[in-house]
Amino acid sequence: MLLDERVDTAPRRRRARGSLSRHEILDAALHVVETRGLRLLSMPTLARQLGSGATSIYKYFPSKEALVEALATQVVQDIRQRLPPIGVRKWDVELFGYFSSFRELLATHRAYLELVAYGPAAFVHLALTEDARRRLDDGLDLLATAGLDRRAAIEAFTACLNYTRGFVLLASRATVPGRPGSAWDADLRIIDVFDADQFSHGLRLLIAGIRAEAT
Amino acid sequence: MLLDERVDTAPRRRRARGSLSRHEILDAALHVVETRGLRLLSMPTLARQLGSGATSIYKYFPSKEALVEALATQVVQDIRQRLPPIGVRKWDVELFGYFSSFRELLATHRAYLELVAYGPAAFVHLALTEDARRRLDDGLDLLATAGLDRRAAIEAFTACLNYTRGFVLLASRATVPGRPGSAWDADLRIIDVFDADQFSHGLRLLIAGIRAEAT
DNA sequence: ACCTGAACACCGTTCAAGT
DNA sequence: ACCTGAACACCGTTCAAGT
Repeated sequence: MLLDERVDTAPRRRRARGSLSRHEILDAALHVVETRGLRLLSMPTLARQLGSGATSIYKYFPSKEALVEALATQVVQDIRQRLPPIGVRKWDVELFGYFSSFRELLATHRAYLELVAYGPAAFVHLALTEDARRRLDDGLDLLATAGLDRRAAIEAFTACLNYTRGFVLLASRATVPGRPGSAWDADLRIIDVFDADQFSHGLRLLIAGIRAEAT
Repeated sequence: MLLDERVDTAPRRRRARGSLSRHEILDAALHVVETRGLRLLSMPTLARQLGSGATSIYKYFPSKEALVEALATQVVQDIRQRLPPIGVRKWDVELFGYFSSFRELLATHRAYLELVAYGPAAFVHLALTEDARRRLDDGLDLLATAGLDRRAAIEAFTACLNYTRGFVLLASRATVPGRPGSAWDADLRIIDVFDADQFSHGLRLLIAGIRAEAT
């Protein structure tokens, strides 16, 4: 569906009248974000990808900001569909597995990282769909089996969610490959590492805290 | 020290030869970021603030990116100096107070929020100074009084730090005033609110988890 | 109706020229 | 030595003109 960017000097052909669409534009934008990053997504870049004029995009999106927000919404929905459902094991095992999967999914999805780190301010709120609501209800049911009342369950689930999303966001802002390491001792440098182990330690503490609160 | 932005149409006077400095440029940049936001900080804007030509800034900073990174470093150091030291109360009380103060300091410091949300990728790593190291040592000593060994203390302190910085970062990306509220029930909407209470719940769970691990 | 290039007001940055 | 405007290659967006 995606056209390669044109490198030849011949003038491109005019696109047929009904050939452009919101879907194709979002597809091309996603491709640019995944391969080059959000900061290299410009209307001219995107137009070259589409083989169209940059101004044609404005028939489908009122502004670049609106386009990026539509893209972000799509990416968030796509990620939620890939998230495995909560299973039937003991609540603490399921909770740990659920948020570990969530973190890994986010951390390996370049478009998500680009959009959450540099994208629209509203990004954090995009999750508020009915599908997200269903996932939340599943999480609350799970925490009910741990003995938490509704209010405590909401607070606990929110804490895990905030920890996970915040961790991924921090990590995405911390990935600077060419950076010299700090001068700290080897065992202290861990404080600035954002790998899966580091994430797991914190998540385990949260779950231990929930367990303590439940009993 | 800061000049008001000029609004008159008369051509501004040429600045005297030694009158510009890194310090004055950073001061003016901080003022723009605090009052207008990082995205409205441009070289022309900054130059108007300084009453200089935009190109003069390049004698002191090789690029806008370098300027913003220098500003970010300064802001992080300033925040750390305002952070109250860890006291002598019981470890869980001190830990809660320390990270609550930290969160509030970050959340009320507009320049920090702008820079962490939209600033240089390296921002998260800027904290790695000797002063930060001293604060970390204090935290590890505190957790030692809870009965944690060195490794567990590092993991626990890191978890609290990541939770706090991640929460503030998420919150700063979620502040969209003109946004219509979600259609969810009122008691579920809490999951998308990033206030001090929400933060405290998670921090309390983390600390309860540390307590459970220590015994 | 949809697609288009020219044009506008910006931006970061370079550079030769002022003082 | 330091400060400067002109100039360059970009960007988002508007709009009148093509097809």
